[in-house]
Order: sequence, then C-alpha cells, then structure tokens
Amino acid sequence: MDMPDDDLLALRLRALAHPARLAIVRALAAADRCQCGEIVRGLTLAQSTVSQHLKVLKEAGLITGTIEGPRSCYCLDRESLAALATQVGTLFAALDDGRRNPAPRADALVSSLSTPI
Amino acid sequence: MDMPDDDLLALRLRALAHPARLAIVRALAAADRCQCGEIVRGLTLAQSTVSQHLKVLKEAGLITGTIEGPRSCYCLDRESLAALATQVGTLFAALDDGRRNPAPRADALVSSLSTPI
DNA sequence: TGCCGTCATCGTTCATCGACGATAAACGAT
DNA sequence: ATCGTTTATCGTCGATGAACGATGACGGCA
Repeated sequence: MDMPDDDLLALRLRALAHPARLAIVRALAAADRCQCGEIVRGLTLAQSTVSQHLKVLKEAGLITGTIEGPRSCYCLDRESLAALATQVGTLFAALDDGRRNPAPRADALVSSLSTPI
Repeated sequence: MDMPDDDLLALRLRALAHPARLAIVRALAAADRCQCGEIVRGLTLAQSTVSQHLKVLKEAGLITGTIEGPRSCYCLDRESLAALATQVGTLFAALDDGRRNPAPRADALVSSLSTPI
C-alpha cells in the first residue's frame, strides 16, 4: 500500500503512451526480436525518430537492445513488462475495491493523497 | 486485431502517466466520489494545477465531473477504466503470446506495423 | 584501404506539458 | 445586493516531447 514508485509506474506508462511506441512493442511481441531497420521500414517515420522511440522504451526498461555486428537487435524485456502488468493490475484491482467497499470516505482521501506527488 | 484506437489507448495511458494523476485516481477509487478541494488539500499543488489534472483525466474519459451547487463532484468512470483494463490486458496477453509461439518472424512485423503510426 | 549499410547521436524547430498566479463564473449565505 | 467560497479558465513561463536532417561511429566487404 506504499507507493514511492508511482514515479516508476508513471514513467513506464508514459513510455508506452505513444502510438508509435505501442506499435513497436506489439511488433516486438510478434517477432520476438528484430532490428531497427525493420521497424523503420514498417513505420512511416524517419530512422532517427524510430531510434529515439527505441531509446525511450529502452530507458524505461521495457525493451532491451544489443548491438549485433553492424546492426542492433531489440527484444522485449519480458520481466519488466510483467512487473508493469502487475502494477497496472494492482491499480485496477484497487479501483474495483473501492467499488465494493463504499469506504470510510473522509480519510480514505488523506491516506491516498499523503504521498508528495 | 485492427487498431485505429491505439490512439485512444495511448491517450488514456498518457492521462494516467503522471504521479499526481495516479494519486488522484487512487484517491477517487478509495473515496468513490469527492470534490476538487479535498484533492487540492491532499496534494501539494496549486488549485489550478489540480483542476488541470482533473480536466486531463476527464477528457480522457477516465473520470466524470458533475457540478453540484458551488462545487464539483468527481467520480471514477468505472466503465472506461474497465475498458482500459481490457485493452491493457489484451496488450500484455499479446506479449505473452509471442513468447509461446516463436512466430513467423518476417511478416509478423509487417502485419504489426502496417498501421500509419 | 576505402566504401557502404546500419544505427546512434546532435542540433534544431515546433508543439505540448506542468506548474503557477490572477481572474472570472457560479452559488450559498448574510 | 454583496460577500465569501469553490472551481474553472486564461495567460505565462520553463521544460520536455516529437519529429526531422545531418553527421558520426562501427563493422562487413570489395
């Protein structure tokens, strides 16, 4: 019930919250591994832009990138994605929770909001 | 398996991808309904900023806001949130999918990427 | 050695975000 | 009618994001 890592959750959600990056993640899910050029050819974006998106996903820990000779191979980081799925699942479970227990209202709020943004 | 609404998914993820808005959603989940002022007092943000965040969440369809006399009452939009949970679940399920079926590789990519960003 | 393909990074531009204070709108109470 | 409370909106500012072209680094190949 603590949450110092709302920041981490937000970061990962944010990394995912772009159509191009969603497309990339789906593509990696389907192909399991692939190199930058394939993605560039599949999208209508400049190579540098795709590279940037890959960087964002990598920095969020959602994918891994390893250089293989002259090219780069990207894969999903299944562990991080599983962790993210868990966090998201927990969040949505909490939402359902509130539905069932009408809740003590007044200080349900203060306890939820006591975290400094 | 089509995806014109990757944009919608991205929009909603993006709405959720901010610590303050996560806190707000959690608070609403706990309290079920509450007014802006309560949230403002719970967070360390200016009232106008909180109002902005509420607006973002409302425009993403994640919460509903109705004015009640001089104040506004906000609630979670449970239906939209359930829909979002479904979309996210589908996404993560797809990720696991790729894990099991090694996949035809080559055109798994092109089919995944055929969407115009 | 020198060229080419692949990818990352840099620098730039434009748009959007996050935060704030100030102001306006709506309402209840005096 | 006026005031105080509550909330939304406006305008502004700095920071970040998204996209691009150009350039650079690295490794294979002629």
